[in-house]
Amino acid sequence: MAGGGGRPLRALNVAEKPSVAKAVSGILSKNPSSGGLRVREGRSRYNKIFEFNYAIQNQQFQMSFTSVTGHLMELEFEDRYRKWHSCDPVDLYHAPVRKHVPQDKSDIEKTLEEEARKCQWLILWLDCDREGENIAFEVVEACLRTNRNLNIWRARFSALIDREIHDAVQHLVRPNQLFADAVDVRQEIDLRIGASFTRFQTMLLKDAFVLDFATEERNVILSYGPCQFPTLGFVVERFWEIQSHEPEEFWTINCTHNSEEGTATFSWMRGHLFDYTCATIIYEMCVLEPNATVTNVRNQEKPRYPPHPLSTIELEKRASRYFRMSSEQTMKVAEDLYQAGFISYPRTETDSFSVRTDLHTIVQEQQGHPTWGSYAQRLLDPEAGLWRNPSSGGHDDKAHPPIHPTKFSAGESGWSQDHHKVYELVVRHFLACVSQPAIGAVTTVDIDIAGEQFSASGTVILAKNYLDVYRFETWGGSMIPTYNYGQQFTPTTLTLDSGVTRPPPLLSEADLLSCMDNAGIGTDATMHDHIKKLLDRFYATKDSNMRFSPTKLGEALVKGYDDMGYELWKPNLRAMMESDMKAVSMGTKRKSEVLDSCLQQMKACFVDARLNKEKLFEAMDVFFERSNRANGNEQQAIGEVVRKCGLCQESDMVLRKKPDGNFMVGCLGYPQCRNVVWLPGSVSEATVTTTICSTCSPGPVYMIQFKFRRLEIPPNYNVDHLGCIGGCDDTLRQLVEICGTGSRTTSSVPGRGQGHTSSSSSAQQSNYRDQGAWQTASSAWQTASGSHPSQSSRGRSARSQRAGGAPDGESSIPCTSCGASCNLRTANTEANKGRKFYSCQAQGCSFFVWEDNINSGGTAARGGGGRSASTTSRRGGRGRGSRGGGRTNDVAFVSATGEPISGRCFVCGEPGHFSNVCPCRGR
DNA sequence: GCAAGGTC
Repeated sequence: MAGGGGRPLRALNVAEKPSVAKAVSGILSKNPSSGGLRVREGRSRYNKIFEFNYAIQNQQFQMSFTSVTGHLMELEFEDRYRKWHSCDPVDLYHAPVRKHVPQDKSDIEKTLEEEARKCQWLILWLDCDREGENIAFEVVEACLRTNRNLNIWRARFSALIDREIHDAVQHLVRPNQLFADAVDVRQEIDLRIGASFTRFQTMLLKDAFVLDFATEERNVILSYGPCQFPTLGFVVERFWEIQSHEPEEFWTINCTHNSEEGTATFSWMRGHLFDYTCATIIYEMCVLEPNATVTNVRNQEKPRYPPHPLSTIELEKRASRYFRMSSEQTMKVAEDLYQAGFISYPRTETDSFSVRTDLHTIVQEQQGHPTWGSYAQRLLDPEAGLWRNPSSGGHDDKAHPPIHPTKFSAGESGWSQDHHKVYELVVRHFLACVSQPAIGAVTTVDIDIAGEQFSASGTVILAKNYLDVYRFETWGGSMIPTYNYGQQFTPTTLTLDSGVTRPPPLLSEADLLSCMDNAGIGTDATMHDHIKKLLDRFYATKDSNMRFSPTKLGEALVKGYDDMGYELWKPNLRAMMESDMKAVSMGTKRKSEVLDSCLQQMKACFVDARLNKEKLFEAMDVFFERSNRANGNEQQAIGEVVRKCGLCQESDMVLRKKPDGNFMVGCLGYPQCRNVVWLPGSVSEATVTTTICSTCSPGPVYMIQFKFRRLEIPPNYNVDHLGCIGGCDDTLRQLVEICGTGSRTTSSVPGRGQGHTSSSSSAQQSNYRDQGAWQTASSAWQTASGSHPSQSSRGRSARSQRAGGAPDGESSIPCTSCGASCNLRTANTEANKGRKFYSCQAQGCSFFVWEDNINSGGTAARGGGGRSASTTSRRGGRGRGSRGGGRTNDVAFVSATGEPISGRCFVCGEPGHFSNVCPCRGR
């Protein structure tokens, strides 16, 4: 490589950051022949220059080792295009761009120019990833300016350990232009898309609406970026999911048994059923034959493994979960600890340790800690048997090891609480990684009551092992009494309990990081920045539980683009760019080819978005008042008061006409209160009258004079109608069922409107409690329009099976819902005594059908097909009392055994002893 | 005044 001995050459070495320059210099200068490590100032106070002698392939070198701080250069538009009003934003798709060194990096650039002039070789020690390769070429450009004859080399290393570093410098390679090209592509696309959309939507919307969050001091920017927008998309999408959730009632049977040893709680193996009739039939059978028989007792040892070594994202997620610390704060603190030498480099994707890492030494350093020192000692004691080589999480960025402690500390005087917490997490996580898994004894007891299976389990920890040091995790601790196979007992309680399906929770910071990680949004070093940007831009807020909700602004922007049919707020665009970048770095696609095609597509998208800017206006109209500064004449009326809001009980509900012509009655307390009643889509005019509804309470509820579009309502309805939104108005309810509402229904992703239509969030549930009629109306409409595919297909399959004629007299038939087997059983209830029915044996399947309905082909077999029966019964008043086949609504049941069994009456829901008829008599 | 990516 070099030309043998002789006069020493001079080599300029450049690392990505000062700490690496120092660390590598330290390693390479350990040999006495280095002449020792000298350090001198460069022009930048942060980037020192280290000097020592070193031999590469037997050629002597005088080494100068300095650093940059990340990218030396930035991409920007040429001056003519820099000012926001200097050009049409669409011009930014082909405006000339240039790379330049920003002011705060010019001293580093000068150092490089000066040092390069004195050297023959340039050795690049940038991080071994695509960004590092790009920075390498930025360094090369600066150095070549003063020395065209430099011999340019790249050192490839993945960890700051002696062997690796010596190996890298002895086997230098050339820098990889393709890797750098991929980053150039990303930079240019990000800049052009980001700048064009940001300028466009900021200038379009900022002054057109009254943005109540805006303050004088702060210039409002409605930014768009290929990472920040998909991040916002995750937040909005979950929010919409919650809004559109339709609570569905389900039923489950629970059994408990008290013995001298304690209480066992058995859960039903079927889980829960949505079919009320089916659940009550089975429940009745259990109550009438309540003897439980133990059918299986299993004792198993189960390990619980410690976590993988710690990557950046895991550190952020766990700090958020354990300490409620934001990812941004976590990274700030971790950076401090890294700078002070207490932990390793905190930006790493790697979650497995190299075999060369000296794990024992790291543990040894922690032996003196007052809290976890004794655990570290046990780990090192071979007789304790606690040590276990860490697992591999399967990720390796080839640049940095997993985050681990690098220096012992029992706490420094300058540390904040957060410093203590993050250091403790890093240390405990590391100690946990090199520990044996916890071992638990899991006991599972299965019982049979009247042919139904129930199961209870308990876990006792046999050996805590890593859990001793990893105080953030807990496990087990539930005991159950001893049971033997074949043992029989009478349950202490046997209850039929109802529940309601819940919407998913808002996204936590850990959830959001996972979404971004899975979709490839951002890098481990930037994810927390994108999250923070959402907060800075007023696109999202974080509540006291560290969960994210979109703001009106965030939701409006996403809704606007969604209404245009663009998925700009979804991660697909970034994923596409990422795969193109990969192709460029592999050499399978040319840089110019990817740039041209991507920018062409994005430009077309931009032009189209601008043509459809009305969609953005409409979306903003839902949430904001128009400003007088622009389009003042389009400002909407506040609306007339219809009634006091029954949900927040503070603000008024007012009638409003949306820009798309549809009507709604919404709470003025929005966004704190999101109560809204959507009116039929066929309304052409609506005016609040002074007439007060005589039936709805709490009043006054002012009636509304409606005019409907003739062609959009059935012939037997009048176009003029004096209606009430309080819940008493059947005509209005029927028209909602028939015509739908003015809320969004076409998109696959439910928007704010649809969420309200389908009565979802907990807030709306309480709303509908005093507007019961609306709940019935909207759920019926949802069902009629087939919003539950599983439901309608189940119904269809059940009917077709019956039409084909099930064989008569057999004791089992195939389940038309899930395909498993349905056994013939006999009802024991007073009302249906002796009547036979088939019920599916599969766990979780609620299919059930009366035998006589199969034989007759009668329509009453709607009880089969699961959910449709429960939907029907709910319409008839919360399902209670309208039982199988519609035959009975007159009596409850009587226990045939005479045993005093506790439970809840399946008709009225009251607890009681069912040796007697329930006092409600089934009504 | 705009992006995302480095890092101080």
